Amino acid sequence: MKYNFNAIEAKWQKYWADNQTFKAENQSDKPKYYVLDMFPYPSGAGLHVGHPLGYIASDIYARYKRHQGFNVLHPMGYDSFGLPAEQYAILTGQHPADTTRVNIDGGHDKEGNYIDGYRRQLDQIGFSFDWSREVRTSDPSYYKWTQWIFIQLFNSWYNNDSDKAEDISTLETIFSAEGNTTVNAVCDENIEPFSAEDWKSFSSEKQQQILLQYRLTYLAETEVNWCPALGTVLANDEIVNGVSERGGHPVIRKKMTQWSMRISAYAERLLQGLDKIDWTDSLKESQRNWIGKSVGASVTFNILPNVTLSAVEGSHKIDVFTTRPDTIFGVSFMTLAPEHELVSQITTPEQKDEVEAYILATAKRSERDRMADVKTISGVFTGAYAEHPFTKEPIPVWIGDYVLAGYGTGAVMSVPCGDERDYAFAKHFNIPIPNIFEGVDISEEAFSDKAKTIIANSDFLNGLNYKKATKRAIYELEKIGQGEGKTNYRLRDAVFSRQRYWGEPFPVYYVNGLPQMIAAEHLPIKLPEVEKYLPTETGEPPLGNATVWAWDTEKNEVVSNSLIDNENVFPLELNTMPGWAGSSWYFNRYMDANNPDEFASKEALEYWQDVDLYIGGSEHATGHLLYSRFWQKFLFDKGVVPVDEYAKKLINQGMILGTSAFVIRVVPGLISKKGDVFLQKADKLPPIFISYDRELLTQNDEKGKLSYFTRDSKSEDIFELLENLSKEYKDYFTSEDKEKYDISFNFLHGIHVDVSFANASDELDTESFKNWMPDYKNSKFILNENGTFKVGRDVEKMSKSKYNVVNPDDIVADYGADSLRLYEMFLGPLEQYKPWNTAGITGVHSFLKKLWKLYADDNGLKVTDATPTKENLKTLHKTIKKVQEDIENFSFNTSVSTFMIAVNELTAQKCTSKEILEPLLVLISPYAPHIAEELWEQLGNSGSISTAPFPEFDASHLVESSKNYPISFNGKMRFTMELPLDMSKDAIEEAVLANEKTQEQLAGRTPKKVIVVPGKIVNIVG
RNA sequence: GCUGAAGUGGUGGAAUUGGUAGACACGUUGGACUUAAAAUCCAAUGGACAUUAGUCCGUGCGGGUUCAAGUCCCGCCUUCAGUACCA
Repeated sequence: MKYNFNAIEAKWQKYWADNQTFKAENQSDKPKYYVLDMFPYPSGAGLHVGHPLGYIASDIYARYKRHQGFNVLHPMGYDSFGLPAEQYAILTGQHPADTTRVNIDGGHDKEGNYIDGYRRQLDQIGFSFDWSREVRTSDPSYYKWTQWIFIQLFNSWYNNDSDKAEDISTLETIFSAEGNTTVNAVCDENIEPFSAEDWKSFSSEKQQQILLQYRLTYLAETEVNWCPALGTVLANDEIVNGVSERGGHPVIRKKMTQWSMRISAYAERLLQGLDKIDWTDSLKESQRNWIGKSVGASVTFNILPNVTLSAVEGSHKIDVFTTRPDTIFGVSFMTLAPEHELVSQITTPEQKDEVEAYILATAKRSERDRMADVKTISGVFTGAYAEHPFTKEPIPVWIGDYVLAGYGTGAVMSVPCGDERDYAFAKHFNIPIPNIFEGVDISEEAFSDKAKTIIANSDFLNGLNYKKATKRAIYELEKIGQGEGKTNYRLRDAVFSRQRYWGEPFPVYYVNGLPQMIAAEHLPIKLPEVEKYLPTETGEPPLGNATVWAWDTEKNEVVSNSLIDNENVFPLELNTMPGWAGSSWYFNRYMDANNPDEFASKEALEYWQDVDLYIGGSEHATGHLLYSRFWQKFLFDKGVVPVDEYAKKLINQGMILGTSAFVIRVVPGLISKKGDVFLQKADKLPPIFISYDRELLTQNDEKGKLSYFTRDSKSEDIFELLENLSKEYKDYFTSEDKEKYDISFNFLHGIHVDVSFANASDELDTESFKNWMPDYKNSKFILNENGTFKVGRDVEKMSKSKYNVVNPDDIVADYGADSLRLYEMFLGPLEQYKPWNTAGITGVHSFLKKLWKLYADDNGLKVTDATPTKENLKTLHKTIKKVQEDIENFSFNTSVSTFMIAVNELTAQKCTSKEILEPLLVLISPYAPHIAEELWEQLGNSGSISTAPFPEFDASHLVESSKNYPISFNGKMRFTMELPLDMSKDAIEEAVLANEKTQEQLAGRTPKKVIVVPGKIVNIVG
């Protein structure tokens, strides 16, 4: 009986599918456990070996929990809306729904290429997913509920008093009873106050407009990140370094009417919630920074009337936010962002030219320039003065681009003695720097240490520390009506509209420009067919191309645009939802994925509650993982879901990097004596490559870019070879060339080659390489001293252009899924970034072969009913203990080595005992399920191993009677000594000192001290 | 700059509360088997010195605490990730 992994794996994958082994039930006497992976976007490129890493880890955990008697929910699905399918559609005209389906289910694309499909790729790795619960975000039966949630958000407002979302009808009730002055809501700024009578007298349209300012999703003209190349709006987290994350296109600011999500309403709860979930510290920290809470005060400064101003109203005020109200007496100037709306109103005629020039200059600088250039201090005096709220002294008002329009109020009170930036600004423009700190020297730099602050020269704040002074300052500000305590958040509301085709359509139509929700019973509103997936010629989103995209309010269905009469038939929304809409609630849908009537049934939600373990990449820290927490909290407020944090524990798996291989190409050339002029004629010769380990004295050109070598003893043979070659290729270098240039040299150039051409010893398969591309057909190779040709190695992200992508299909075909699973875990800690190197897989593969041999040889099964020996039991129980601890600590790499040790030991012990070998299979089955199932069956068990109970650890088998003590001298281990464990400290000391090796080490000296730690170590000092 | 993580053989990585550094693999070298290769098996493998016994040095760098430090403390350096003129 041989270990025929291909047959075994196919057999058991079929068994699991046929028997629905991993189907989870929504009712069970067992305790529940929910293991979730971040669902993938099904791209046309398919999976590479880096993708399944997290899935393997979660699968091991899910299988382990099944062995422990849990009812495990372990689902999988696809985040199948997205930009790549749309861009592919624009390029090829294929419907994104079709290409997406092929990418998942496999099949032929329009060009006739066969695409394997995600599903088959996942299946062959042997995951224990419950496929009956699969979701696809682009499926109407799924996005029906995404649209439903959107309607719920539209019909809700956030009540700060109850600190939760409430139905919009409660707000309308308040409005008609008391007006809006008593309402404590999260809403747009600058809403006009009105009374109950006012409300009742407003037209329906006016009422709708007002309500829109309170709804949790609302339509507003916002400044958005517009990407002209993609023809769409991007969220902040879709922009990296000022360019679009996808494609790297430039992004500009533009005003547009867009749907927004009032996530800012949940800022505090999103922050507080982090304390009760077990996510990694770095991820929580990212979210905290993103939310950006700062506690302080808002302070109002009045602008002093200036007789030279044309509009002398004297009513101009500057609102600022500060975290240091305690330093208010240190204010010596104020700074506004150049974009601040007050700038034009308060600037004096004398300063006008200068200010306008500065604003123009700032506007020209891109956001990027402004960010990159932190050192340069610039600003202009507006000529205006504000009045200090307490001292009534005039304070000059400046503008400066270090103040950002987008944060706080876009204006700051500048306290140069307490803030580095204010300090630098004051120094640069010779503004006074009053010192308001007791016993602190501020002649060189600002003092910003809150903890050591004692306020001075500050009237009623004198002698107070930071905490007390802050409290007092706020109290005094409130007393005079010029400020109050305030908490500021960096978190902005999220733009929710995208000008794309391949996303969820909004369930929204427009009456007189006002958005109306389509009633939930008419959902889903399906994506219309369009001729082209590009924006329309008039600049409307792709849905503007649809001809059947209007809502008939009588028939309650989507009808032809030609029927729009704005009485019964109205235009539908042309934007679609962003990528994060569908992924913000999918974990709830898995609980009851096929429910046509509800988002998920109450019973299912009550039973499964939340995700116990969530595994995915850390790149979603401030995107998906924040938005989904927001939606969950909202759904919790609405009573739809039973918990307000959906994932108890979250682990980020690290990325698997590719180990690229490259060859060094030698390009012969000529060089002038000064080394500044080169002549190369690479195309005249066949390509020449040199083994990577060939020792050469290389030099760099002036810029340090080109690496080359000239003739010396080490490169003599290379030059000879090239000269011989050049005889064959006559027009290599002409005699004229040789006159012009002085030195002949060889230029070295690294070229990535397909990783499959290089073996574990870094040797290149030169024949495969030659056949790889026509250009390399006649390649010549310069070998090393051992007569082999070696490639260089580099660790970098897997990408097609580096030819370092490894397809799991190939690994599964060559070594089997169990080997792939074990090897991915064996590579290193789950959360770490680590390089993939296919060569190393032979280690785990031969481990599986050894495991197999423990159970069966050429004559068949060799497991017996023999009574296990003490050693056998010790090995087994040691393994149970370690593996259990490892799984619970997500230290999967170390359990793989534990298995190797166990199998090595049992092989050495010639163990054939079923009592040992049967439980060993259960231990291994989460990691290598196929081989475990097969041997489990061979041992005479019927049914799947997947629900066999996890072996019980029995400590009694590990009890030792003696210990091999390390005996060290001054901390250095010299030899070991076997001593009974029940020996007393004194007896150990005596025995060790009596040992002749001890005397040898001491060489006559008397030990000063002997440290004996029973069961651990003996250390002799002296 | 700030926040978080990490620096251990030729490589991936072990080392649970301070207690035998380098487990387990890969690679390398030598050997067995084979006509040969692959596969498999055996042995060696941190570095230096030493015929052996053994000695010295070794966990990014410099200090410190301790009988004992990869692990704890202080001060640096480097790499990766996130974030940034956040008032």
